[in-house]
Amino acid sequence: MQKIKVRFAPSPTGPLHIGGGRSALFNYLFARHQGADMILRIEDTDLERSKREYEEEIIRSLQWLGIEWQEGVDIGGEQAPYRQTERLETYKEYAQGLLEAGHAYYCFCSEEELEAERQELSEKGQMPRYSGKCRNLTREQIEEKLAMGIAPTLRFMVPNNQLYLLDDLVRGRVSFDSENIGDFIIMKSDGIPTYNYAVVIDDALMGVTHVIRAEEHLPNTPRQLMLYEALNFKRPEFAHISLILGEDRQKMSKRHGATSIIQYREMGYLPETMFNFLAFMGWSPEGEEVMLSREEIIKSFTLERVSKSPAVFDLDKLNWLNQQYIKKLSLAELGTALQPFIQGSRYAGQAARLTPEQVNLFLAAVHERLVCLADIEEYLELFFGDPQYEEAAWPVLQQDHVPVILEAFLEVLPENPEFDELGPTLKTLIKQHKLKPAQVYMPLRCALSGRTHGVDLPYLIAIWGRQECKRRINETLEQLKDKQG
RNA sequence: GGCCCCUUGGUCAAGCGGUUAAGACACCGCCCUUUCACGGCGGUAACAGGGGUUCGAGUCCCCUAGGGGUCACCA
Repeated sequence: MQKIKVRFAPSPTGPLHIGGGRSALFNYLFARHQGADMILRIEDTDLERSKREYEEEIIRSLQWLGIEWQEGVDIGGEQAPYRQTERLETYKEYAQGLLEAGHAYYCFCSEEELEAERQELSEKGQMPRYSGKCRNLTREQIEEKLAMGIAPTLRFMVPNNQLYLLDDLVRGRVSFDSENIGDFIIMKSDGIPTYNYAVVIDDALMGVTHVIRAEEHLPNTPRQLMLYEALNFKRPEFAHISLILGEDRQKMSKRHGATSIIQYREMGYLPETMFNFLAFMGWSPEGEEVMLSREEIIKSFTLERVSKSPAVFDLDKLNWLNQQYIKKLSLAELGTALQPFIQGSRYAGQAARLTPEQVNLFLAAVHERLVCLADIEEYLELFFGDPQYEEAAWPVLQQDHVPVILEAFLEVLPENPEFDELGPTLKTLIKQHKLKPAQVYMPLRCALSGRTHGVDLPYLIAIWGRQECKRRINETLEQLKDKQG
């Protein structure tokens, strides 16, 4: 029995997208569940668009998600190299074999010719499909064109009238008729292999047993099946997972806003959140749990439970999940996770001056309120920025009892108030003045922060201390005077 | 347009011939409460349509409709 092996093979033409991340994740989950290996291969045969920096960014994204592999570009392995542009000799070799065996032929058609041909066909309402014009060139004709310096492409000779059956692990039986497929290029005129050809060579040589990839590749599969057959390679199992759609039910793309894994990292979604969220797009475990740890997901992941229908990316749900994961963090962990966000803030300096106790108060104040880590900015502003007065704050402040209560508050407030004592202090104040809680808390909140909502008051007061509270109240009083005068 | 795939609430989804058709997000209401958030309780809401097969169909088959993917010297 051959050892099970999967791979994730991105093209470094951009950052890792949500969809790519999910494909990588499913491969990883499948492999880990089976105790199998995974390969990370880079398909950089699009010389124009491929960039090394994207490759690096993709790797960082995968690592951030917590996906690991046993062979790949960055770590090598038995079948190295794992970057397709470094495997050109191999593709050439097998292409030569295909040529000699009569499975492939030289094509000298120019791009312009092909374009015109496609144009013509589509105008006639037919589907664009290569005519096979160069199929039967004689040896002399070929020699002649070659001598003229025309760089040929190599086309695969698609068998006539063949039915290709695929027993897809998630879709079930799918069939394709070769009549609908034109001879396709396997080697471009610059000697670079095309995707359909290179994947087959690599997957076969690298011992990939299960190809788990997005459904958009399904129409490519018959071509690859033909190649496996012609090359005499054992074909792997295929599992085509459904697409992730934007809210408009179209394939996710840039215009759907944040679509790369990196962007979600930058917005402050936790890797655990993304791992959990992505795993649950198109897959579900047997129980009713919606929050599972990495290990739990690995343990229950099977292709049988992968859904056939596409899933719409639901930001609300992602947000909810992230908030849940943030709540599960300890204060110390939250502090660590928040570090880069705080450091990048304009209030970084002020945050750095907090005592350890104040830091803990700050973290406790925001812990259950953060949806993503980047939200910390608004709380930094609340604590360290100048008061931002909301319109709704004025009616609250203009109540008759407000000046009295503000003064009374400052009177009972010690120089360095203890967080634990602030609750009782405020309660006493309420009692002494025979007011309702809201009659004290709200004006206080508005006078101190200018806002009608925010974190619990004791956190603000404890971190600010009496001096700052006094300063803020005075400023508010000032503004109030201006407003009335 | 050809080929291929998909179709349970607004969204993710459980269900694999017999269920009062789960659960989660969102939404609404109530409770907790100094605001907001958190939390608790409850509620609205779905088998695309039509034919079969079957004692019985969300579950199996066919058709229709709708949605999506793909048709490059991109992957």
